[in-house]
Amino acid sequence: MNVKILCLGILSFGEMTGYDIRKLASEGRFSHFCEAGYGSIYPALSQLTEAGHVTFAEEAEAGKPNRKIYSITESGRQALHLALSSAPGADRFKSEFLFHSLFADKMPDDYFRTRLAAKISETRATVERLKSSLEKCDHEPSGFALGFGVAINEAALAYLEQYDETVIMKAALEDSGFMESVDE
Amino acid sequence: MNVKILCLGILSFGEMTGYDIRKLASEGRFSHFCEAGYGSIYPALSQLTEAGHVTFAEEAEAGKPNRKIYSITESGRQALHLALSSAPGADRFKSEFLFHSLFADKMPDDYFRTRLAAKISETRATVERLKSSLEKCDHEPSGFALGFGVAINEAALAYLEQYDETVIMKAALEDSGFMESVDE
DNA sequence: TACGTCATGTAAGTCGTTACATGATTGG
DNA sequence: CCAATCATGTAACGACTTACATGACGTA
Repeated sequence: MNVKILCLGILSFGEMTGYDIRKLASEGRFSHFCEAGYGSIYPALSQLTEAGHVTFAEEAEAGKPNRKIYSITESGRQALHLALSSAPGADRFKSEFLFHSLFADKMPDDYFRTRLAAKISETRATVERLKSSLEKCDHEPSGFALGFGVAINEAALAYLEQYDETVIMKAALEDSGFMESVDE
Repeated sequence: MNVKILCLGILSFGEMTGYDIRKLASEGRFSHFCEAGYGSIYPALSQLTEAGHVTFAEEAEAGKPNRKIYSITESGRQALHLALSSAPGADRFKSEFLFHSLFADKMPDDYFRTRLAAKISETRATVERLKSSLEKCDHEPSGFALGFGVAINEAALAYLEQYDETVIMKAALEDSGFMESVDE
């Protein structure tokens, strides 16, 4: 799933600008399973235009760069279809957080607790975002994808929260141990 | 988390060959949150050697390429520590499957059902693999990371299976509708 | 005999990220 | 007035993938 196919896929839902595509892909309702920045979207759009898979209508506005509203062409739809007809590659999850967590025992005490707290609030925010997208969504397949995101992020959140409690308990036990010996 | 830091991290658990690192990173107990192939590991190891972050002991064996057993140096540990001391970047999930699922309604009927079935058995296998790794694991932080993997993959599996049932029901209803009109 | 595992590496190419460049408008 | 949003794009760089090259040993 390279950026070109991603653009084609997004444009198959309606015409829009490169700016809009990036928004959908990295903040919007597709952002939980893909990622693309300006630096890859704009060149992709140029190439797709050259190949005849998309066209654009230019809207000139004073002072601003010309707004280009892209739409997918028939040949673009065919290219998308072709890409969709071969089996999807494997899902990939990359987590620096989990990598860092591997060394929790070699880092200062509060290190992991801080990271964990951050990850929990981050995940909570993601769940909220996905749920509200899901509520607004009336397109069934998008709903399926959003539901998937909600399911795994809720599971992640539950796991992290449960772990957090055990960490807090351990810390409390240690603290009370210290208290007894340090308390004057 | 580039490949160099990944290598450093893995080597901090014990000395091993580039071949072993790749196994851990793309099939073993780290593979659910990172990924690295030979083509990135071997060059990374050379660079780390140049930088003095790792050393290797060479074992010559007739006919085979020399086996190089890498170990992390003190400077390597420092580099790892440094990398770990800044906040981890955001987790990233990339799913071609979810992207494809977006167009389920525009593809042939059995298309999505086939993909879904494949994804279910794939996820089931992942859950099994992670669980068995978890059982064998006696290193707490690794256990935490594995547990995370189990949690999200189990959630994904449950979601997919539940969805699968509704799809099957729909198909059955449609089939029986067809049956009545087609049955001679 | 053919495949899988062990084992290392390179070279070319693709792909994407980051930083830069520009600039108006709107809301706090 | 400052930050964010809208809006487009390029250039350099870095990172990773894919394919290639080599070869022994064990096992089905």
